[in-house]
Amino acid sequence: MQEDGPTGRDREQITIKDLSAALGLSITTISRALNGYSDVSAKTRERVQQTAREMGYTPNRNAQRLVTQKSHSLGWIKGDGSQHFVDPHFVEVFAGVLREVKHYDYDVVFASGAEQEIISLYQRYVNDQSVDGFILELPQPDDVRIDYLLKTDLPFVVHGRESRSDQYSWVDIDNFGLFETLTTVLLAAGHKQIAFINGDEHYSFAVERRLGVQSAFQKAGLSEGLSVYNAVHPMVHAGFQLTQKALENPDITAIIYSSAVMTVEGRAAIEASNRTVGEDLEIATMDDELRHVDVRHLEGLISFVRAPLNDSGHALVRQLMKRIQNKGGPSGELVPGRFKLRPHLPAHLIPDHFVVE
Amino acid sequence: MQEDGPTGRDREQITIKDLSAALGLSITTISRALNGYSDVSAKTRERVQQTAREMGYTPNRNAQRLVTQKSHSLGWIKGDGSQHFVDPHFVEVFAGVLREVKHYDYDVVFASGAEQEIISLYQRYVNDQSVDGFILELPQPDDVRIDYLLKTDLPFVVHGRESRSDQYSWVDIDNFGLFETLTTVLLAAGHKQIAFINGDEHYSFAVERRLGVQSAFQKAGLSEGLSVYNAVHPMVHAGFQLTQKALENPDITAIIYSSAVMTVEGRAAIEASNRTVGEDLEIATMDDELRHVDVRHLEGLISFVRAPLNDSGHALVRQLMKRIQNKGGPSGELVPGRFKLRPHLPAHLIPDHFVVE
DNA sequence: ATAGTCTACCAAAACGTTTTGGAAAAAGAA
DNA sequence: TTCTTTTTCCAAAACGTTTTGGTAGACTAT
Repeated sequence: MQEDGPTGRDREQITIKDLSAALGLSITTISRALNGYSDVSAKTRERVQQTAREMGYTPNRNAQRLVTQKSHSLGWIKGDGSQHFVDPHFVEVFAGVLREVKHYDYDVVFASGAEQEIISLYQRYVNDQSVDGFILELPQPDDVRIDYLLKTDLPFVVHGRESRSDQYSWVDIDNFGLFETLTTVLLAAGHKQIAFINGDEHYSFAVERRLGVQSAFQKAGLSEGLSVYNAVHPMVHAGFQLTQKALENPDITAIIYSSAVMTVEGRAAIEASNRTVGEDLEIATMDDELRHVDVRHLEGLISFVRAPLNDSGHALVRQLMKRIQNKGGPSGELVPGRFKLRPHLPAHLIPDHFVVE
Repeated sequence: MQEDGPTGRDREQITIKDLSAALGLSITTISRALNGYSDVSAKTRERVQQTAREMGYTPNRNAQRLVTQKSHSLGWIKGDGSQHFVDPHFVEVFAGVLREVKHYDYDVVFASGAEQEIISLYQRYVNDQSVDGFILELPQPDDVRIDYLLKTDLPFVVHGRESRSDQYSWVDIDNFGLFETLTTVLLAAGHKQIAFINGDEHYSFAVERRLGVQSAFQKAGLSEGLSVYNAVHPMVHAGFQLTQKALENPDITAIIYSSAVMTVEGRAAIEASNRTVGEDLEIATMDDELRHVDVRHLEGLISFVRAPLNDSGHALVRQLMKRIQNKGGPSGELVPGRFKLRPHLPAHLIPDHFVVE
């Protein structure tokens, strides 16, 4: 009993059987006591939990998984191409997911694979019973992963939306509405030449944002005055370079940034130019509240529309768990955005369904 | 058999039993055929593998895990405080780990927790049999996680080193040596006032680098001429601000950067000043070959010491798997660094054990 | 006292694999 | 032919849980 395995490194696991022996109770009773069933008396439940703690008992997850046919794990699969794993925003969502998942006593298993094999990875992880459902992000228009997952009816949740968003659960912000509103405000404040420094339009969120900005121009009856700059993919200092490019047009009086990272970078470019933020240049930015991007100190100097990506991570887990636990059909969740405009801007133009700080 | 479960969403799993029935072979034989044992004839092995493929059989991982007492998973646990999940370098190592792990048919389970509970998380994941070993990163001097893991003898590998690096497996680069060499080269080229823009010295790697730089000064018999700037923790645009600060000293003729991210940011600050990179300002940088930091185009203009973090990810998995599979005691692996100096610099001063491109 | 209801417990089956210890059949050696 | 060896297969046990379908005893109502 005491002797080690052949390698001398085997760890003895304390099983439910050990508890059963120690307490003189059946395995069934131990199990039911530990899981809070009502057909075990309060006294014995106490006793069981007590000695379980003392003996350092932890139920073997794999045995649980096998018998319950639930893995208690979420899967997150990414392509391993160079365009993945580069976005600083991913990490924030990731952190949010990890935090929320604990409330459900779930784990997160992460994997990556070549673009062509990704589809089969989804397959495997579910057949395996390694995973009960998936988190997807950065959907592209008519995303092939979603094609596939819809066919097999695996539970999944998407961070963002594409064409078939009524058929699956998603979490998103109102990219179109937020940027349309932001632009409307700036136009109303009298700006005629606006630069929009956007993300990679390879992804749906960036397309939505551009459409929102354009819609504001349209509603204002303007057919020109907008210049759009796209970061080809998240690259350090794209914000700096795109801002420099934008400033080549001396008529620009306002810049809208699609991310706070690019705003911080762009500010350096502005300071290096002959323009001054908040005086002859109006700045507004999306703020995902990334932990390593400090923009709070810019309040008053520039305007914000905020929606913490960390919250999106939480929402993703909640939505996915609803699917996994079979509580209702696919549903979407719009993470609310909050506006924090500079005082002189016409905040009354912001529709009621948005929060104004 | 055909009917769905109560929710109508249950997925039928194809088990080894189904194969057994379909082929008229015992479960044992199926298992052994699939796992390539020699006591099953080539012909039946073929037959089994064939129909396994046809029927879309995937072994149930949890059953395998239960019986083999191996989870086939690596654990990676991070604190969920704000200082975590902010470093763009993390993602690169992560990507490397995910890629390498597939060669071993292992998965990665990721978790985060509050600082005080992290220790107990390690405990749980192993007791659980959720995980066979751990990856740690960014060790702090006398790291408490390592304290703990050494006491219980769980297999783990550390990215980086601290005081007890002889007692555990680690993967690292020669932070001290690389930065000492880089500095020596610059000093030999005649630079008398050098700025070193370093990471957060909260972490061991940054301390090592600073010590390396200082050692070069000492060996050159210089007691002054070095100014060190630390990024308090990875913050967007720290490189810009620290460079501005460094340039306040007009005597500075060379800057060493601890990361390419800060170099790219810093370059903007330099361009906005009256100095010119490569002419009156010599730049050298660490390059971790992050996918989203494009510095290749700067070759010739600045000098590099390169060590891809992606490779470190691979090495981490290899080292950890050695421990898990009980192949020898703890061992360290130094990922080699490569120098790529500007042509006019004295490359002959680089010790032989470093690669010169 | 008797039947009925609760309370507190338990034996055994099941989840889907791997592994152990054979054993029958075929092949080779005498 | 008979004995031995090799090849090819298999039944049963095991991994550590949860769940099903009980049962024995205490209490309640009549």
